[in-house]
Amino acid sequence: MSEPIQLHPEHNILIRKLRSISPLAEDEKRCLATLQFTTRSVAADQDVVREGDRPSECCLVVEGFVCRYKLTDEGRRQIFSFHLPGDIPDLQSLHLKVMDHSLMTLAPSKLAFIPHESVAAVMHRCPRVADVFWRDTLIDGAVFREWMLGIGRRTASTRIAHVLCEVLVRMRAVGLADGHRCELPVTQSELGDALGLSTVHVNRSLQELRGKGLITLRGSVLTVEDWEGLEKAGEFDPLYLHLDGEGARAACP
Amino acid sequence: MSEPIQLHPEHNILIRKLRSISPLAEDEKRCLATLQFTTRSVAADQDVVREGDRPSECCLVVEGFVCRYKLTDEGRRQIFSFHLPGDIPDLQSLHLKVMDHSLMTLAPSKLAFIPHESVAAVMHRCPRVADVFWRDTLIDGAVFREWMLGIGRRTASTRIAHVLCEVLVRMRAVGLADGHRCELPVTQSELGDALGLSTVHVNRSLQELRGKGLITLRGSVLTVEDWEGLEKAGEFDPLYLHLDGEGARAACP
DNA sequence: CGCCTATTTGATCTGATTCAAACAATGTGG
DNA sequence: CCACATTGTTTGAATCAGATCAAATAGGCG
Repeated sequence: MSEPIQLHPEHNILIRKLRSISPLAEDEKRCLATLQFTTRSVAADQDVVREGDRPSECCLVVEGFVCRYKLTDEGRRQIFSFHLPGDIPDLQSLHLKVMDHSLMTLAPSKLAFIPHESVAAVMHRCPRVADVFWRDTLIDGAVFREWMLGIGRRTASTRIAHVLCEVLVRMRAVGLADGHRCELPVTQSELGDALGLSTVHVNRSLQELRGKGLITLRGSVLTVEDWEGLEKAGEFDPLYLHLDGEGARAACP
Repeated sequence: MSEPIQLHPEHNILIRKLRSISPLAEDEKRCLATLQFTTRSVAADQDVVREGDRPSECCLVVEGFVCRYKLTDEGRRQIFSFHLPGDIPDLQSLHLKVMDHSLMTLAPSKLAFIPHESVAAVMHRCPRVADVFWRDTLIDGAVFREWMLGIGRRTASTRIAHVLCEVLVRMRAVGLADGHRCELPVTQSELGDALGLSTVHVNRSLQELRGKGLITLRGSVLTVEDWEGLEKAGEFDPLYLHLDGEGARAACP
């Protein structure tokens, strides 16, 4: 039940994340614990990897909050996903050599950089781990689709409610939520860039959700006051997160 | 240079597609040619796999045109991607057991269904092929991101120009375009569902593109009259398609 | 305290939707 | 081969969700 105590926090959070999407055997965990890395602390609002780069390592979020994004020619930003501790947002760089988007911190973060060779070595020694990594990138795609559905076809406040549900569930899945409360170190303008909305409209829609007593959002702490209500308001169904590991039960509020 | 003549058309189109995103060695092609399948002809507008299903086979598009989509609670549809011959739109079902979205034909199509075990066997015998499959699903994700950027942050006619560029390039990559002309068996209403727009607005934006002399679109045939202009109008940069195989040169008009 | 950044409010504008109806194309059966 | 039905495209007018512009508060923090 309890984690082996000698694990690095870096390995620990990664294992926690992967275990949330798929069961892991003991030897698979041991295998993951052989991943090499160097850790770096990064302030908020810093690019970590940029469109056009050819990274030779993957970035594991250990603490903090990170996002992937891209700019249009006119400089308008679209954020594609939020990444919380345990995530490896650029795992894809293993197979797609040139970055087609950028990665930046939204909050002060601790990031562990794992050389591609080390990831490859682990996957080679332990094919099941390779499968879980692949699975993780596929879930990534599922999240993209869900966001696309929201941006394309849902109203502003539904979109917002949905993304709040998603963040809480994912935070719970890796043990980073306290009941119905978790960190959400994201400004309203960043939320807008994630949901294809203007800052002003995000603000007004948030007020609507607050007005209905669904949430409170003070500073960077999100508290869901009425989970069922928020779920309904956001048309949220966690199926697309494919939490088939141990995180499944932990995640569902 | 020339294809071995004895290949099934199903294996042939798949190899053509994979070769467009990554070089394939001879023995990898031979390995792919051992994939089992059963082929089915399907009329237009038919669901092939549905949200909630647990498929035991993957669907290879051999001829025709297919899309992935999902509906909101109010029944509004968002199309996530178009799939043309050579694509395996539900390759992800190998690792994500429950479908979180649906797959349907947009035109009369010939589909080859490949049992998961057969795919797994091939990937086991030939790890390089597994890598290419993974790569393919990652490119899938890149396309989602690009569409998301469009839906969230680009104007209607830019979005449309972009998707037209994408389809032409991908058609060319598998040898299904004739110069700057290719099939596009998609109604304006379906284009709208793909781009988060209403049919009416798609129609007006298409007229704008036609008015500028960028395209003609008659029946289900798209002709790009001014590639450079369309590329610019759509802010199109093919990097995100990661065509690093032989398709690279073929694809770029 | 004072600075900087984030949130909030108000007023106005607009890209895109919706509703409704005409028109064109395509296909079907008699 | 034509009449009719069906589906897709086009046009017009009214409306709206959300954007933009501008300015006022409110936090956080050195």
